[in-house]
Amino acid sequence: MPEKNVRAGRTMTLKEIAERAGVSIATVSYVLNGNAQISDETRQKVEKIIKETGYRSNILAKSLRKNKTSLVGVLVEDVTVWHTAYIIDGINKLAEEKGYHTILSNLRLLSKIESQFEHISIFKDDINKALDVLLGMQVDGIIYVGMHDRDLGDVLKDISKPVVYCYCYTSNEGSSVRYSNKEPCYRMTKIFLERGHRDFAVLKGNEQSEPTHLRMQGIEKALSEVGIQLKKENIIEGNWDYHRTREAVRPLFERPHLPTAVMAMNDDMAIAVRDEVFAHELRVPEDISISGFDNADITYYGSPKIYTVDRPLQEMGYKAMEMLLDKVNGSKQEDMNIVLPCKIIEGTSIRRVE
Amino acid sequence: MPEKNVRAGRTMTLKEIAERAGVSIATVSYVLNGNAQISDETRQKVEKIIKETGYRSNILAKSLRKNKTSLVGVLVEDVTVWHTAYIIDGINKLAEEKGYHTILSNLRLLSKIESQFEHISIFKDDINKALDVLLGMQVDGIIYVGMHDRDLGDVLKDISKPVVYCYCYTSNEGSSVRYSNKEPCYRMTKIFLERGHRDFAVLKGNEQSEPTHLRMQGIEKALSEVGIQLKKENIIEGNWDYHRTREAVRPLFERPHLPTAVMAMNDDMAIAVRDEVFAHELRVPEDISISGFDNADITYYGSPKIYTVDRPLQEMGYKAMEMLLDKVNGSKQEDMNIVLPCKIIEGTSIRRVE
DNA sequence: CTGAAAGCGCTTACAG
DNA sequence: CTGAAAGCGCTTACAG
Repeated sequence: MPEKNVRAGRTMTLKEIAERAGVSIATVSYVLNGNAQISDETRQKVEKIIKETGYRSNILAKSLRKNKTSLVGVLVEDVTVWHTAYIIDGINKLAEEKGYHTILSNLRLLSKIESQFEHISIFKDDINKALDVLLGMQVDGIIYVGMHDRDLGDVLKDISKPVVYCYCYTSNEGSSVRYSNKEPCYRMTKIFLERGHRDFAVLKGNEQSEPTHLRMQGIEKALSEVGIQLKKENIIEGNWDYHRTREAVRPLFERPHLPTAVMAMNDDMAIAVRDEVFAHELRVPEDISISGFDNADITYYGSPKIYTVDRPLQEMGYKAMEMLLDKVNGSKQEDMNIVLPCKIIEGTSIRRVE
Repeated sequence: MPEKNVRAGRTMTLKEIAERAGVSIATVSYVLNGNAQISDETRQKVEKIIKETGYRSNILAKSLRKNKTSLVGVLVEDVTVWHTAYIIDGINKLAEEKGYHTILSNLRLLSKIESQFEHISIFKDDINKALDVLLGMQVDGIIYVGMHDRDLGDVLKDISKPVVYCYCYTSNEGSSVRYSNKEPCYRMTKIFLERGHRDFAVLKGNEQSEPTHLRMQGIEKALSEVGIQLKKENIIEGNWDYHRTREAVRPLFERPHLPTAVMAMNDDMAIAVRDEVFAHELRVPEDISISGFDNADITYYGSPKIYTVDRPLQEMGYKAMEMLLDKVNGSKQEDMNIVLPCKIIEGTSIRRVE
């Protein structure tokens, strides 16, 4: 049982253990770390005291002395953005395997942008404050987790520790881990093509988003291979949003000819199309076939199950941590920009066309 | 511009700043902390060097010396469980206001339980490892974030630092912050009653879950006030799950009489009921009125919009941090068990019955 | 096998 | 106004 003074909030030190055991602090340290020959008798005496007192060594002091913290800074733009938690989980997974720990710095960008601040300057200030803490805590390296996949430029420049960007990247120096946008869209389009679809509409994310363009490239590549060119009026801006998309696709149903295939660049928009099809008393996939992107929970509800794309979020965090530790431990110093593949999740929302 | 040696990975120390400025390290420390009278000339000389070198003070050394870290340990059972990120965000919000920082320890319980380990022992081991790190890092206190709302017993006993439980609690010593289950269900039931509903069915979560029982109490309280008793066959186990619920409610539609009100204890089950109603070519709310719980994203899609209950997740984190800091700073030492109120989110899924 | 001592990078009385 | 020195809790050559 831990003793009274421990429970009361006092913290044991090596010195006190040494006194109680009647040995030097060096000896206690050796017992604790097992890096010296210690007689069984002494060891047991010390171990007994350690157990009795519930002693835990002061990592601050240890790290200061050893000049090594086994601490990684995780700087996230917003922890509430859904993918962030999974990336953190991947980071933690490898951290646990390797005996590292994470200090989390949450920029809380989402709510700050909403609060109408001039977010550019706030952003830089916040990042610098976060870096002061992370680097001041002597982290061995930093993983930066973006809320959108985009080029961050030089926000983290002049840092003397290794940095890996995750769910974003930089055109300056720094490694990154992202997922593939173009390739799964190419494959998804091929699925439609193989099932005989020739008349496509696409629901785009917003214009400034890089994934919007990458996903479009994948779709267009597959289509151009069979000589199809998307019609202008079949490229519809849905802004990633359910309600916006329902309105945006409504005019489709006034047309004499409906496209047979609607590819939405995320699941919210895919579900919106499905609901709008239902609202017009048509069926999915019989009248219109649909695909999404993100493998969001909503695709598991309702019917038909929407074809979608699963992003390797946890793996991205794991890989980012792996790359960071490679840099920390000096084995690989060059920057790498990794793009992990996505997985197509099958559904029942794409029919075969005669 | 930071100099070459800084960018190369070397870390500046007070001593080096002092040498470059031709003053003592004490003086540099005073300039940095602004806690002594320093001549303008000296101050400017030192500040110039600090800026030039991009010096950041070593928080490890500082904390060790001052015996104060301004660091809070956040021990979460699983960061990927949806509410966790919002609670962390609330913690970070107050941390930012008060100049505290968080070290995140993620037990990753979800995936470990799935891997079929004997999770009781693993769990205790993992918690102890996490505590070694958190307490070893000399955190000022710990916030424990549960993945389910339940009694944790003595998992964190014999800790010499303040602890606040969030989204869970303990029957032993320790403060907690939770949300109200019973009260919003009571109010939701009243909404049905005020609109003339008298024939209720309830979709329950699983039997071992405390919120299941608390939510049921709220419903039954409101019903009993008007002399209604739920029929056994109208209490349906949906296990919190969409697909399970669709199957579980199917027999309802064979009955001569459908209940007019179906209260689901979460949104997944509410949506499942809605979809099953549609599958039977009936309408919501005309044929059946529905309510959910959780204010999940899915309730914003499709139609009608489901009445639901919003839990104060971010506020819970904020409040937990507030209570922890009160303990840390010695103002309030007694344990408190706080239950924050929920908000009813109106929808269009409850009709008025004649 | 064990201990005295230096030192990690800071802060803070204290002296001048 | 400024500096020399002690000390926070550890680790690690080094000596014996």
